[in-house]
Amino acid sequence: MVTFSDIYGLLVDNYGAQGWWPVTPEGMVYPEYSGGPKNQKQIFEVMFGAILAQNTSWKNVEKAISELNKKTLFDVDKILAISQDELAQVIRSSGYYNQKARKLKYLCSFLKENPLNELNKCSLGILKEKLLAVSGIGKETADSIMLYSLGMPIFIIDAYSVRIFSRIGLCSKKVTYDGLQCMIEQNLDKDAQVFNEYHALLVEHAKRYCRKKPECETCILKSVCKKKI
DNA sequence: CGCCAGGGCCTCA
DNA sequence: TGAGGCCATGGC
Repeated sequence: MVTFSDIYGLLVDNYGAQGWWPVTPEGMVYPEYSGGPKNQKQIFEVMFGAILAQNTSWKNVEKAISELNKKTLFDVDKILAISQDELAQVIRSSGYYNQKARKLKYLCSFLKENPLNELNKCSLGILKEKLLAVSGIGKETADSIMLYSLGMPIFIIDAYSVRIFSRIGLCSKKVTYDGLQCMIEQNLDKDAQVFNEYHALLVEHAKRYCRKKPECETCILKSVCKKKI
């Protein structure tokens, strides 16, 4: 039976290192981000990106990040100072802009009360609890922030991971978020760098082959996948 | 034209 | 706890 570790190896062999979190050109930029964000602005950029990316194509998110960058809005106080309607227009291209403007403000209120140096002292469990208490941050966004912004070893589940692993036969397509996350974390070393790459590779694989209508004929995982069309 | 994209909240059983 | 509606742009 193929394992989560086997799949990781196959994805790396075929796609190579992804070096996430990807960021817009003005953002100062991959490969500057390789190994994670280095300064406070980059950390906020990844956090804001996690919210802007909710159920939205990355292309649309890039434009919104670019606009935020032009207005030097990767700054907690500036986000709190700007009006919600004005912020919504800045991030318009990312879709759901009214909701997301509100969410960014909630996040920044949280960051105001819980500065980065405090968050970094928290245990994984406590930090996740704190993030989930913020309106607009659900399980995936919380995990994205923890892994890609704060470098903590947590495996992000998303629609792609469920789609890919259930098709392969490693889980049910009705698996819960916590269920799949637990299963994967028990079968891999708790290594933030591996979790970082793995999630990015799953996204790449979902875009190239394992789309809603999959390209099974030429898929690189065809030999280990249960679903064969 | 319809479908989809790196979700989450709210409501109602 | 889970299913369904809602939010919205831009690419294909």
